[in-house]
Amino acid sequence: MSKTSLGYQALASAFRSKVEKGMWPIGEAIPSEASLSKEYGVAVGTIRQAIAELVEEGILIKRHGKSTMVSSGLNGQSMLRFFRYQLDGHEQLAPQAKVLDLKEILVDKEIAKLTGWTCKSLLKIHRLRLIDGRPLLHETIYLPLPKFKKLSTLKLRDFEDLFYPMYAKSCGVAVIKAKDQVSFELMKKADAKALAMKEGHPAVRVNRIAFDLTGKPIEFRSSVGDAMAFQYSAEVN
Amino acid sequence: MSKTSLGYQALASAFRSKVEKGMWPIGEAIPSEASLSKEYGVAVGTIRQAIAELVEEGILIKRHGKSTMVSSGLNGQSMLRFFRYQLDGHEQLAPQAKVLDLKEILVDKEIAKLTGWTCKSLLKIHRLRLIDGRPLLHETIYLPLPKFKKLSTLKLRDFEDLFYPMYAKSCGVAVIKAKDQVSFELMKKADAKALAMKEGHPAVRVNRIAFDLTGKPIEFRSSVGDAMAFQYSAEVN
DNA sequence: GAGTGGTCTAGACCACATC
DNA sequence: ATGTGGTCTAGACCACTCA
Repeated sequence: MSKTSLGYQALASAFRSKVEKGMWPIGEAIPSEASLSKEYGVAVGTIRQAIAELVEEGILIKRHGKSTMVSSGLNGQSMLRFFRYQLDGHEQLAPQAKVLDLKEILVDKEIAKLTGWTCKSLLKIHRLRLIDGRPLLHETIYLPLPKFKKLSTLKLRDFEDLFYPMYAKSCGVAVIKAKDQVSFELMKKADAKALAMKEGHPAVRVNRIAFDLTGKPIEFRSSVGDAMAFQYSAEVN
Repeated sequence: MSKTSLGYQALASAFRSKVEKGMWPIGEAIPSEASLSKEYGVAVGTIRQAIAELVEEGILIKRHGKSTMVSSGLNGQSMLRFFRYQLDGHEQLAPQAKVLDLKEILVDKEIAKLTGWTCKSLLKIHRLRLIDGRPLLHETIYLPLPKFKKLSTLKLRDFEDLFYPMYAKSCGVAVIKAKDQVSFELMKKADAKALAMKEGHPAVRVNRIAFDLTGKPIEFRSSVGDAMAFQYSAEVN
């Protein structure tokens, strides 16, 4: 192997690379610290330090007593958590989602710029997110092809409520990070129609770029909802 | 001292306590890892692990080659960063702030609930934040008394543009964390007047609770601005 | 009980900041 | 040159999970 004494940062890169190349598959256990220590000819402490870095990045997950595994990503980080809407006194039903439309399009210049995608075509999905059967968010989702080819063959009603776990299962893509950009606007005709609201009503738009384990952008999503029902919380450190 | 072998978590608590009690003052160096190792009768590695925890919490700051020091807090985490306002082609001037009013009030029930404060009176400050001399944000700031007594004696024009460093200097309080809550509303009369806008114009409100080194809330701040110029970015992990 | 990660030790040597 | 934190070692023992 001719490993010539790696530092923990070089080890971390090596491990990152294992994950990117699929040698350590998503959702599965990696070798134990002891065996990695032997394989790379370094002390366990050094292996631990390298692993700690990937844990920090959300790539690996550790659980005491069980082996360390490759993250299968965020799940229900639902954008609905931003909205304070709820019926008076009612128990709140589980959020639902309804795919309205799905088509392949040529790559959009704006989106290519934002995401750095170099593919020729995208999958464009319109959907509605609802609580208690009431539409709250109108979303447009863009996915690069051919990576997400499998989704383009699905029927509208076969899409699951949560997309990220579906990406992992169907396309082997784990979302572990996203960047949100929140802004305010007056509701456009199409959004108003989908949400059964008036055009020009105060609206909030959340543009999100989602990233996979390797830090590559793999989804662009734009969501619109009623600004008056919006509430966002964040920590400043 | 009869220290009976502390784990790193117990050590971390001990160190936190040193900071809270002012035995390790804000902005000053703490003892070296080697000397702490001797003092507590544990290995250096254990000390390092304890310190790492406080660094993670933003209480301590490490810099290679120099000693570890107690954080003196956030500085220009200006709320103005949320606003995309800028003049066409102009260089952007430094943000300014102008204190409009300052008075002592009896504790407000709502605020006491949000912050958990048990004091009798508060310092209430109105101020305006500007860029290029143009008002962008109207802020109302509440501070518990008597902790911030010193500020109540200042003249309006003696307040600095950035409050957090001023809290540290004048009152020995370091802000290291804050929670923001963003929502939209229609602009109220008082806010509209201060910002030279129309009542009922779309507005964004950011409510912030700021915390000191010990995790106690030490400021409540409510800021209002033009929703159309608002843009918020956040990472989801 | 076997295997995993978590804590801790006592030391060596390196890299950075300062005088 | 001195003192600080950063990296690494080789081992011991503890705590958790699961068969």
